[in-house]
Amino acid sequence: MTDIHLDSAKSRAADPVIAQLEQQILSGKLVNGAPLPAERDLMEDFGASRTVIREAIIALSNRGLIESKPRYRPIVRKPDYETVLNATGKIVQNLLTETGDVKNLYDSRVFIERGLVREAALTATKDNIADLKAAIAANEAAISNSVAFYETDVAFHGVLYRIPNNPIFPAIHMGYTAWLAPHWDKMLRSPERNELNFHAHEAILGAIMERDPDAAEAVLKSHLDAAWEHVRTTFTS
Amino acid sequence: MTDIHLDSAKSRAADPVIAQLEQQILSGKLVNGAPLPAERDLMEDFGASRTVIREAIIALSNRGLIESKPRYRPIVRKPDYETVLNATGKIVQNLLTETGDVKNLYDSRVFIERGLVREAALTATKDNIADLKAAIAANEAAISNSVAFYETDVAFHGVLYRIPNNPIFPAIHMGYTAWLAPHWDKMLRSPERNELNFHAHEAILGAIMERDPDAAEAVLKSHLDAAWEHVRTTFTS
DNA sequence: ATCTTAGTTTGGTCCTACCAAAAATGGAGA
DNA sequence: TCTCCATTTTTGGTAGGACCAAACTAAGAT
Repeated sequence: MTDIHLDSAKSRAADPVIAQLEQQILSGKLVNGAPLPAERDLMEDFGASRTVIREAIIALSNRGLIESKPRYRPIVRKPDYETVLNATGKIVQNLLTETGDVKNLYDSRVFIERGLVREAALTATKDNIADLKAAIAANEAAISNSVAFYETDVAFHGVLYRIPNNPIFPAIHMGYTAWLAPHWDKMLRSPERNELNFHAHEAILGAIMERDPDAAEAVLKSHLDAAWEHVRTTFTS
Repeated sequence: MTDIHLDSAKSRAADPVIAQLEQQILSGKLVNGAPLPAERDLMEDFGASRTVIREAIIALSNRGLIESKPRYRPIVRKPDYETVLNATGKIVQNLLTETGDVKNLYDSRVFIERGLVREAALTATKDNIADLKAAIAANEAAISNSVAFYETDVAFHGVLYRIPNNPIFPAIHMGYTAWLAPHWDKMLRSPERNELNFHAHEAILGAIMERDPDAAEAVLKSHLDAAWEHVRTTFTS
């Protein structure tokens, strides 16, 4: 539904062009990574003016199907989850104007990760556990360096998103990281806080290893709630 | 990160225009719902050619900040979650070319809803329960009409997404509905299946009312797994 | 084979022009 | 005074041409 209304939408010369290019990209007729044909060639192919071709390229570019750097030949991109996230990013940013919106986004993250740690507690493999341990070790090693710690912190949570073996989740994680980061980096960091988070991660892993989803969820939740509280007080003070 | 590279991206006349219009929309200087100034006025305001103005409008339109129907004046849209979902829709569609992708998306839906029913079992209010009951009643009333039942089915799950009181979730629900629908409507429907689903919904509600998150999750999961299995067999047969 | 350089392609931007549909206008009729 | 219809004006959509500077190519020099 929605958008395939042929009724009200009479014309728009660029639409057929967009559709066909889109199809050619997805079908592989336009090879991924290869440059798009020159605009002047496309206008001959489609029998359209350069204006129209150009409009189509812009649209496809905004959808992530074409990567167009300023003065270079546009490059065909068969989209993956990351591409989509990237293209979606600018759109989502517009939503995060009020702190309420950021809170909603953060809450959804907490919701997701609660599910993730439950899942982890139930199904984590030896490899998953090993990954988590490695990530936590990296946490510990970076406690004294807040910038580095942030990286390892993100990485730890990233491991959680990879456990379900569904590429959508890592993409979501990238989204959260990128979208929340701007509202995050005002947060005060300190070795003390880093150590706190490190221990929280340890506790989460512990619950996962004991195959206790309720405990894992509880620890994760209090961990993330504390983080938010920290940010919130930073905002309002 | 990503995209604010001032390094490689030399110029692009439309970018400042996009940025300023974006800011004016978000700040409310350009009133939500009001028509955008005429292109010829904008080119005077920004001292840019119509080409550039037009490019900016297209870009903003693709981002959902402007709603431009074919021959009408573009309308300013201060984006809400729904707008974002709409704008994201076309992008996401490109990912769902293979059934594996659809499966991934569906799995993520199951993941989310498992969390939702747990949440419901723990925190659902009287009103939530009432909404669920009403939705289920609508299910029952529509059992004989598969088209109508589908609507009420979606509506039932929609109630779950509203329980956390976070506008992001209903938006996600809309996304799932819209994105999965095309791959869904090939599914065979029948009053028998409708009745099955109706009973599953009843069971979910039952578990929620008994405040038993594990049971609620289990019932929900088997409900959705069965639905997928049904679709899958339809595909491969 | 590598570097330099002259020539060609190509995207970015501006401009002019025209059309058809929308919106604004204004007047006729109730 | 209000409604409705016809006319004018505005406005978005598309076409085509022109020019520039940067990117690309190919030929020639080292």
